[in-house]
Amino acid sequence: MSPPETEQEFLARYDPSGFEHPSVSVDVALVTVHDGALRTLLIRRTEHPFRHHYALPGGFVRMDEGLEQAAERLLRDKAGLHDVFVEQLYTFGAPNRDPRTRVISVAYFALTHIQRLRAAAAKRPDTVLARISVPWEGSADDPVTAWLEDDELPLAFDHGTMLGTVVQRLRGKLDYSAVGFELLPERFTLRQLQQVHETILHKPLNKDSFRRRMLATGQIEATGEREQDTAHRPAELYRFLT
Amino acid sequence: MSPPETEQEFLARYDPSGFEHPSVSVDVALVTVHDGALRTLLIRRTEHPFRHHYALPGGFVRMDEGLEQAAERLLRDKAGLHDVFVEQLYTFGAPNRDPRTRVISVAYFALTHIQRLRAAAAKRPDTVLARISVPWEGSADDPVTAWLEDDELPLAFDHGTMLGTVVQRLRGKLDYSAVGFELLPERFTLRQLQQVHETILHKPLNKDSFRRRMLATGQIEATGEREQDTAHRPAELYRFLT
DNA sequence: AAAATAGTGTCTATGAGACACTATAGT
DNA sequence: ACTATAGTGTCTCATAGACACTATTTT
Repeated sequence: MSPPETEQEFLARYDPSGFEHPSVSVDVALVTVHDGALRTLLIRRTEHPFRHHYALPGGFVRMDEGLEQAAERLLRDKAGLHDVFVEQLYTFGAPNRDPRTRVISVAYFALTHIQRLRAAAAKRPDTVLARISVPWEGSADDPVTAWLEDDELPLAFDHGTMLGTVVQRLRGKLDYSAVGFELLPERFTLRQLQQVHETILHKPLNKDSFRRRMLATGQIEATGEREQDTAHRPAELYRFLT
Repeated sequence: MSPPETEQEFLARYDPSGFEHPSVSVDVALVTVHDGALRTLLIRRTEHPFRHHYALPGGFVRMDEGLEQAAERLLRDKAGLHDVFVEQLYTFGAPNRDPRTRVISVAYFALTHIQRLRAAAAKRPDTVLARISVPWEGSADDPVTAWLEDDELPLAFDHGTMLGTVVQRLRGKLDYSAVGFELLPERFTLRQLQQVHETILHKPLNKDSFRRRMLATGQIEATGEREQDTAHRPAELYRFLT
């Protein structure tokens, strides 16, 4: 009987091509809140499949990069953005979700404020900043729809479902995490923060207790500065800590 | 200039082997709570890599099955269990997490009660039912350790991190979801349910308000039956609704 | 002055924790 | 009778909502 194989010997002998592999992609839902609606950056596809449909920025994972790293690369290459909040969302792997071949997609979501997202979308002619419409109440797992003014944009692949999952995740994390602050510029008023929360949760919130709750978290700090050019009393600007 | 290609023509021409693909596996953390500790089913590896280490039940995703479907197949084949609660956990894709080749693992977690898990482990000589020890407080993203009596079991790959992520997920979902009930048999006492919660959260809970809170959810129903063979007043047995 | 929103103080309703008490099984 | 845990009633405290009121800006 031959001596037992060492791990080095085993690895040298290992051949990963023995069976068929799926493709793995990363798609990034780049989302913000503005003017009472969730908005996301979509790319108009010029190639099959789903030609002339709209897709999240995405691409295949390279063999030598991590998943979050791939998400950040795609944000840079396809949306021209860096240093934004990124978090893994869910992995979508239905066998027929891509008509080309088996593609498993690890979806991420990224958050910024409207100014950065608008600037990013304006630089690329093939991108649009679409409004997300949420056609369900509660916590269904159904897809959302994307709109540009009054036109519905057809979404490629299962990207409507991915965006629906983002909405659910944002609603779930709003209370106990800092996602609300990621959707606003560095300095913001409490009213702006409340509008972000109200838009995500899709319900009005009590002004007084919202204010109390936010200040009680210790996560924000008054800057002493005030809003400019308001048609009424200017609110104090706050800053998110850490 | 040639006429534009149709989607059918494009798909017929599409060749997925144009670039290197990673492998995709599914690993399932099969977890229960018993006797004041989280427990999980681990498989002792007899092959490289990580020979003689302990691993979650796992395997490669087949080209024609969905991800959750793969998780259920692995639970059946490697643990002999079917019809258990299964939910996607997180996707782990560090380029070097598997020494053989690039393997992206979609991790799931599954929940049952101790009796089913003990029976499943007893049937397979290569499995153990390990106790999980959580060496951090709060919500760190660090790995946990696995123990059999007083012996620490070395964990394969990043499976200690996966189990740590399960602990965090359970802690997060306990309050607003039904995961607590999935860890108990069909009929259970409120004391048992409280012990499950206390074990997951790793802190004592107030008996009175726990009882009130659970009954107020409307998710459980008194059966009229009572515990048997107790050395004290027997508690009423409750049942989880839907 | 009028309009509009910012920001504060106080009352009330609700839910959790604390605690005392009663109930019911085995030994 | 004793012990141990089940289960109930009540008080208190913390927090959210409701509401009234004052403050500060532009027009």
